[in-house]
Amino acid sequence: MSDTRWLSDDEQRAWRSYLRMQNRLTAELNRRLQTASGLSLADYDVLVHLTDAPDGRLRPYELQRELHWEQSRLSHHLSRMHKRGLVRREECDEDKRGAYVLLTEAGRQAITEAAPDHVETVRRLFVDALSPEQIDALERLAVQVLTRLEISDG
Amino acid sequence: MSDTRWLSDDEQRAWRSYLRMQNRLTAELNRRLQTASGLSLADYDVLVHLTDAPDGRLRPYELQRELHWEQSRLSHHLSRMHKRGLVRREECDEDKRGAYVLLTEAGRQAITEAAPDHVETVRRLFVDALSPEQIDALERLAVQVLTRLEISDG
DNA sequence: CCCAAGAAGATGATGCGTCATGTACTTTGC
DNA sequence: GCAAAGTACATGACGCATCATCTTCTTGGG
Repeated sequence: MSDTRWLSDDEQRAWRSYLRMQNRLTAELNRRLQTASGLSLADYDVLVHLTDAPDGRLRPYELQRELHWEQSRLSHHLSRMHKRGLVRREECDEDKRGAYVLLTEAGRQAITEAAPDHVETVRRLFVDALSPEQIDALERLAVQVLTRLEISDG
Repeated sequence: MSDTRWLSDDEQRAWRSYLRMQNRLTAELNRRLQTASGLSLADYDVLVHLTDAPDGRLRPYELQRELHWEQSRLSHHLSRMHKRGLVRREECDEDKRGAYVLLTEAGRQAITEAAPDHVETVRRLFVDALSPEQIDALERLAVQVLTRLEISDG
């Protein structure tokens, strides 16, 4: 297997810069969100999706598909959020195996208070560092890679 | 605080696509590297840096600065890699507090065997999905964001 | 109908990352 | 040359992510 197509210098630099940005940015967003609101990025995502849900409630499997999380990750995470009083569960009459997840008042309040600061941080650290053309380019780039990913594993 | 500068549609789409790409790509790379070689991305990074080191050995604090990891993460990770026989430690005569980390033969073999497949995967899933211009654009974009990050917290 | 296949969700074990803190050694300022 | 401050590294606790597995219920083919 010595016919490996190694990365060129440019490719390697870009790839490493990307990885470094990704790590630093995620860590920083998480850190700030955590200290400002006590929420993790994962909590935030769950709460956003619940807020956006038509009836304010979702089946776990719907949440799972929207978040693209593993089923067991979601299940564990919902348990922890439940313990912290951010979400609650309701029985599902249509399917006795299933359940509904909904926001508690505390959950709604947490996301409402956290959102402005978080968006502001995303803006300051990321969006404002880039030109509109770069934003566009990034969107295209991400979609291209996502397409690759979806082709390569179904 | 109702003067939040929310994200425009374009910005939001780009940001979400980026997040989604980031998550899916990292997960996929990790999964493939893990099943192919038993190494995690973190293991891989440590091994690469040790391989590249002039004397084949590094002080943990050097490794830490190169990887941009938290000190305690590195310490824990090296312990685990030590248990698995991938690295070993040596005393540091110049500074009795410190130590050296070096590759074991198993560690060198692991990275040697894992690298071609991993690079090939990065290429197939990421680099080959993009044009050279996009690679360039990504590099610039990442550096800009990194600059922001470094300004905003030292 | 019934039973086999499959979907919804929970759970326990394990490795990982962070935070707070501890220990040992080195450097610095007087 | 010595005390105080700082540096190198380790450790325990805790929340998070994944894997394998389990239970409960639904569904679809005979």
